[in-house]
Formats: sequence, C-alpha cells, structure tokens
Amino acid sequence: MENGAPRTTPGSGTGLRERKKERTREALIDAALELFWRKGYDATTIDEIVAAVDVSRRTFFRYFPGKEEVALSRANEAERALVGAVADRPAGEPPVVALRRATASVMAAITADPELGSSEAYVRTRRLIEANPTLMAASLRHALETERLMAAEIARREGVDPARDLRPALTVTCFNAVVRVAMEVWTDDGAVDAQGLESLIDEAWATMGGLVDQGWLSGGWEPDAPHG
Amino acid sequence: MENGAPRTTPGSGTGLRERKKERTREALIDAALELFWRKGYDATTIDEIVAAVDVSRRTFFRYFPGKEEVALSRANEAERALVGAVADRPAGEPPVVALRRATASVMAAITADPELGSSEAYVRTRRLIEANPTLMAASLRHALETERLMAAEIARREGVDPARDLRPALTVTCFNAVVRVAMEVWTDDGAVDAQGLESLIDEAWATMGGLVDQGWLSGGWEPDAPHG
DNA sequence: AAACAATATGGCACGCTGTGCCATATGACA
DNA sequence: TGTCATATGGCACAGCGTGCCATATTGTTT
Repeated sequence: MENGAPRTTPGSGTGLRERKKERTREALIDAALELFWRKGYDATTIDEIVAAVDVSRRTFFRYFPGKEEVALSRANEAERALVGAVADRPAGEPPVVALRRATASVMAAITADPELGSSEAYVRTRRLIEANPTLMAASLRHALETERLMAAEIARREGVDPARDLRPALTVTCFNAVVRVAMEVWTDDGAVDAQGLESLIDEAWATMGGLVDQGWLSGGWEPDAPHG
Repeated sequence: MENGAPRTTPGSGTGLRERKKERTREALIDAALELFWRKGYDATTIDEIVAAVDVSRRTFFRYFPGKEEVALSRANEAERALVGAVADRPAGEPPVVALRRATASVMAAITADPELGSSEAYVRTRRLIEANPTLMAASLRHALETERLMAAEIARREGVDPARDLRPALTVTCFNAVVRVAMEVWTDDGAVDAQGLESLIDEAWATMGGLVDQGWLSGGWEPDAPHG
C-alpha cells in the first residue's frame, strides 16, 4: 500500500457523503434565500441562516466563501450552464446565433426545472440582487468572469486566437450588454415571465440593428479631430 | 431670528473648513493608494491609512463609506468628469461621436493634470483594481451607475424618453463594452500610455464595424426556432 | 474681544464577517 | 471491527463598519 492517493473516489460518486453534502448545500441556499426575501439581505446574519439548517457557522464558510456567494449561487449555476449550452451548439452556427439559442435554451430549462430555482424564484432573486449594491457588484464581477469563459469558447468554436483577435470578446460583451439592458427593463416592468424577457431581448437586439442601419457605428467616426 | 437655517453658507465656500476637509481627503487618498501599491489592498488596514495621515479611524468613515471607495475615488472622479464632458459636447453631435470625443478629452485631462492622478498613477490604480476581486466588483458597479447617468444624458441630448427608448442605454452600454475590452488588452500589454489606449479603442471599434459589415448582427438572427 | 452656534473630530463599544487552528464525530473500506 | 480519510464543531482572533456622545475647532454675532 505505498499508494498515497485516497482510496475513496473523491468526486462525482453517489456515496452517502456526497449526497449529504449536496443536501446541506441546497438546504443552506434555500434557507438563505428564504431569509433574504423575508428580512432583506443586510438584515439577515449568517448565524440565522445556519440556525435554520442546524449547522455550525464554521461549516457555512466551508460551503460558501462568503455571504454573497450563497445569494448568487443559483445565478452562477445558470451562467455556467450558459457557457456549456454554447459549447453544445452545432459547430457551424455563427457566434451570435449560438449565443441567442443557448440563452433561450437555458432560460427554458430554468423556467421548467422547479429544482434549480423556478421562474418565480429566478425573478425574486434577480430583484434581490438589484436591490443590494453589494450583491449587484458581485454579480457583475461574476458576469465578467463568465464573459471571459464565453469569449474563450467562441474563440475555440471559430478557431481564432483569443489573445490576438478582439472579435470574440467584443461579440460576447456586446451581446451581454444587450441582454443586461433588456433585463433592466424587464425587472422594472414587473418581471412577469421568461417569455417577456425573451421578447425584450429580441426587441433590444432589433433596436440595435436599427441603430447600426442608421450609421450608428460609422457615422461621424472618421478621424476628425482625434483629440478633442 | 426665526430663521432655522444655518447661518453659514454650507457648500462651495472657500472657507477654512472646506479647504481643510479637502486637504485631509486628498491626504487620505494619497496615503491609501501608496499603501495599496506597496503592500497590496487586502494587506493594508484602515488603521495603517489613518495612522499615516494622523487622523482617527472614525474620521476615515466620515470621508469614505468604506475601504473600497478610497481606492476607487480617482476612477469615480474620472467617470463623473466623462458624463460632464459629454454634456459639454455641441448639441448637434451624434451620440457615439460625443462619447468618443468626450472620452478622448477626459483621458487627455488625466494625462496632463498631475493633481488628479497622472497617467502613471492611473495605470497603477487600474492594475490595482483588476488584481482585486472586491475592487473589481465595486468598480463594475460604479461603471453601471455611470452608464445610467450617461444614458440619461444621451437621452436628453437626443430629446427622447429614456424610459421608453432603449437606444440611449444600448449605445452607452455597448460603447462602454468596447472601451472595457480595449482596456483589458491595454493593461495586459503593459498599459504603456494613454495614446496606446486610444489606439486600442479605435481598433476595437473598427473591429466591431467589420463584424457588423459581415452580417454579425442580422446574420442568422431571423425568427428561426425562437425557443431552442 | 467675547460669547455663542454649527460642525468636525476623537474615542469608545458593539455586532458582523471571515479565517486559522485543533479536537471530535462520521462515513468509507478492508 | 478496526483504521483511515474527511466532514463538522467550537473556539479565538483580526478587520470592517456604525451608533453614540464628549470634545475641539471654525464661523458668526454682539
């Protein structure tokens, strides 16, 4: 037995340990979101969360690096799923098409799956994030990280070097910008359902198309008076 | 004397109080940045900052709402100046032109003015922000707030209702996205000087123009299989 | 100049977050 | 059952941010 590696398969197994961990993790998220929705994010302490799940405070920090992460865990799962969904799109599909279809499929999955936060839970979490500057900041940071992963994925699909070619990053960042604008309007309008958000994304994208047609990009962009 | 208002003019005066406050504020920023650059953001405590300026810890929190804000104060000033610069552009100028020229003018001002953080200080602060997840998150949140102000300013210039028309928000958010991509490349390349950043912004914008010409936006975006 | 009002500062106590450390409990496996 | 790996609990501690009140400093009035 000169093998120093652990004898138990560390990941992915269906052992009792793994299942238990998954359950406590979900319980922590559920309890935290419930408290956040009821009392507000700032008014909720970690002690209250762990008391609801009957877990020590120290254990909480073994599952989540901080209070923000438990609030954003659902949204982060969705973002990771989005990157995976783009990777699963057929190879020939142009970047924006793959992004749009992947977004639609992930949103449909969220709406359908009651497990990973139903449509209603998604909306409430969205409101929670936008109501708290701290959560908003963390959310934007995660979105930026996802943008990088997504740009790398687009670069891989298109067979270009992401370090030299700006196009993947520009495509992803602008696509996200449009989605974000649509989301703002969506939540301001009451965030009725996912269908409404889809329509708003399409509307926003169409509006940008109209802007481009009117010379939005090139108009007046010639090298006239380069330095104010 | 039934007047309940304060007898001293509260704001903008050149009184001793105002000058003193401004001096301590600047001293706090300088001391904080110096420590952040030397020891790193997380490793420096607020106690060290206030010790360098010989001010109580409690006073620090009367000048800045938190540790992040003192690190981002310079960047925030630049962003507010950018909104002002757009407002100062001639009325007839199209949105993107006004944004581009205003950006150039603010960057020139930063490079020239040794007071509000010279070009070198700007680069070092930029690196500091990008090295710290917390600062990055707060910076993105401030950028989002500035985006809203900027969109309102563009809407005012164009005479449209910002609540109903998506175009101002889309224009601003995409412009910022392009600038951000250029900035990433800039800092990764060593962030030599402001001139280099200007070229990168132009290059990024030109790249986006090329993408649009190749049907980046409309290509494949017709209503085919709308929901995955 | 002197008294007074307005405000800035200092100091203290307190709660909350996040982390290192070690003892203990629990599941995994031969 | 015995042994190992790992998950958990329970401290202690440092840092951040805030409320509160006493004190000091500045500006105004008489």
